[in-house]
Amino acid sequence: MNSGRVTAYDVAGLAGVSQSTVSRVLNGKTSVRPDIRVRVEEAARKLGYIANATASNLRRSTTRTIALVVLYDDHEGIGSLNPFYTTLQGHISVAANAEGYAVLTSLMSEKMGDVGLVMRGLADGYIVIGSGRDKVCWDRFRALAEDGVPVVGWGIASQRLSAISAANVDAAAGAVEHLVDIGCRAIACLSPRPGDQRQFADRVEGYRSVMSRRGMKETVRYSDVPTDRLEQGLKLMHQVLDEGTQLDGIFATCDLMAIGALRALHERGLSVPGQVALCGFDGIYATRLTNPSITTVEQDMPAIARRLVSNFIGVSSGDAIDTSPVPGKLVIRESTGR
Amino acid sequence: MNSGRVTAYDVAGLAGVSQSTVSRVLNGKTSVRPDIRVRVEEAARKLGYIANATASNLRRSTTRTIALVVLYDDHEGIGSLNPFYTTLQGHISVAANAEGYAVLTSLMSEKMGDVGLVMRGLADGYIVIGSGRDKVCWDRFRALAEDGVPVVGWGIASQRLSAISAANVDAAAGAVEHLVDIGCRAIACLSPRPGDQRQFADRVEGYRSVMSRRGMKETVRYSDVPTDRLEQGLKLMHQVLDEGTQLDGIFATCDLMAIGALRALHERGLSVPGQVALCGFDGIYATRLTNPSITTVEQDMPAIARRLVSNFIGVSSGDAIDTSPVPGKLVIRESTGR
DNA sequence: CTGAAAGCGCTTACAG
DNA sequence: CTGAAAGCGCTTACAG
Repeated sequence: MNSGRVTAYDVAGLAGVSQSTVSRVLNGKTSVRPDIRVRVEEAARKLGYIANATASNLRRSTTRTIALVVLYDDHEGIGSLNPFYTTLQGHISVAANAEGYAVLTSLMSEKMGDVGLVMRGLADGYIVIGSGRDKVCWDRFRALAEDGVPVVGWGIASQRLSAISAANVDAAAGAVEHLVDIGCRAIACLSPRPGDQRQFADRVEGYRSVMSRRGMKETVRYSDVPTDRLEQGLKLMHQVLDEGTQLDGIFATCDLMAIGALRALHERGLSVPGQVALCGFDGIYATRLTNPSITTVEQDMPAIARRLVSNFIGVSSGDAIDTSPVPGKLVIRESTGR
Repeated sequence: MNSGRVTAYDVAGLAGVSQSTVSRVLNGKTSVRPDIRVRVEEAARKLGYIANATASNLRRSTTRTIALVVLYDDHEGIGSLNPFYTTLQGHISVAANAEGYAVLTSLMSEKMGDVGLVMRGLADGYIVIGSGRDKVCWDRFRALAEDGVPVVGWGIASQRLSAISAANVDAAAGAVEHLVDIGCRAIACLSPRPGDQRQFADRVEGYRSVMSRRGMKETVRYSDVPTDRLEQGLKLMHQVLDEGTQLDGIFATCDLMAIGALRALHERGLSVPGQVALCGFDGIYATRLTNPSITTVEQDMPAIARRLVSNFIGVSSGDAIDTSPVPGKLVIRESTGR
């Protein structure tokens, strides 16, 4: 493996220059005489030379790699990890590569996963996404951020941990307005208990703002069941129907809950959107697969990923970062098609 | 960043030994006098010393990191990447970490993504999963494997590229037997055109074996539409119904196609499982979310992930590897509940 | 069992 | 503009 490796010295030999010059040419740093530059580049090409990143990382004591941590809840398995995060993970990987960064991925729950990638010198810092229910993990990252480790998160900001989020209040209000527009007059809001997860509180607030502006009655129900979001939606919907509340519209603050609610509505023989219209939040792919397909606020994943990466780079280098909310887009589908 | 770093020299200083000894103790290599071992370990703990992996990687010219490449088809976006792969990716990450390996993840399609992680000295080799439609990418990895780079794949084996797969023929046969058991007498098989994707050919073969053993008529339909699997299933199902073929059971060789088929059946007003029973393959989470939930062959993702990782380690070190098929498990749900 | 030293493959002051 | 040299933080023969 190592025996066959071509190093900068080989290139230097072929080009008849010193190894330092090879390094300078290939990094395009200081000025190099044009003819020498050409000679070195040719030699490098001829030998198929690619600089060893481990060596240059060690020398520069930086890694140009991001440790991407996906938090998942022990209540869910990896299989039921919210697809919002798995998809976002893919986009982050692409966005980071586009900026010349490699991405080390690790899953982490309260019980599993270590946080040592940066301490071991394998990454420059962390991008953290995933379930915000996991207070223990978030606290660990907050502590790291206090210690000066670059940490950028999705969803939850705190003192030193800079995070971005969707324009939750406005987007939720837009979705609820849409329900009103298609004729809903008794709209309930289903949501996980916000707890540390700010986004849910904000989406509920968006719902409330519309209800109050329109003088309509608020019906907000939270789920505390320690299961995955889908089951939370299923159970919560049944509970609301059991209460005997009259309903013609549902706003779920997360798509998985909306999908769970849809199942419950079917189990009760209620037609969607005929008797009850339904709208979710996130824009996960599965909302297109259901029957009927579900209207939702689609988050702009590529934009979120790019922002996380550019903010990561900003935090690492002490530059300014942009923490403004990333706008989502209401996508109207069958579940509100009247 | 670097200024504050504690190195093996600091530990050596505190313990009153040489840096070599620190290295020996912390790697547990050769024998070290017990009292010295203790002194070093204490000093290391006191200073919070963690060895710099970049430096040791450089020295040992190995990285203990795996480049995990997820191939996706340009026809699909990242958002519609088969959840089978995103979930598998998570399990691989966990399995690799458990073996002391870090995982560099990158997405790759025909148009995007580079294959240079190993050449740049950042990883020891590749684990490749994802869409087998992408012949161009697979060929690149085959070429790398020929050159002696460790490459382990899911689904497609070839000369030097060792891959593992599910027990596709048997598992498919089991699923089709189940359809027969619940009373289906006119079962169609829907599948993506196998092409390079051996698994689909094998699953169709499993279907055929049951049909011939039972003396039942084969109805196999392939999709060539250049879209994601869901839409392939939707269109193919409509096409089969347009043909006027009498049906009371569907075996789809992939869950996403099954979900698409389910939509089509609903659009045609056919009840599932009442008039048509439906069974998929893969066991993606979404099969629990549909209405009705879908019977499927659930792949054992944690086992697959562990095998990919242990085979990767085997290939890297020249040890024997286990390429036997990984068994799946038929999970019976509402779509075949009669 | 332990230390001094070489070396992994780079980058980057420092002279010239 | 270019080269010789130091050094990033480790591992591992090599002596002792």
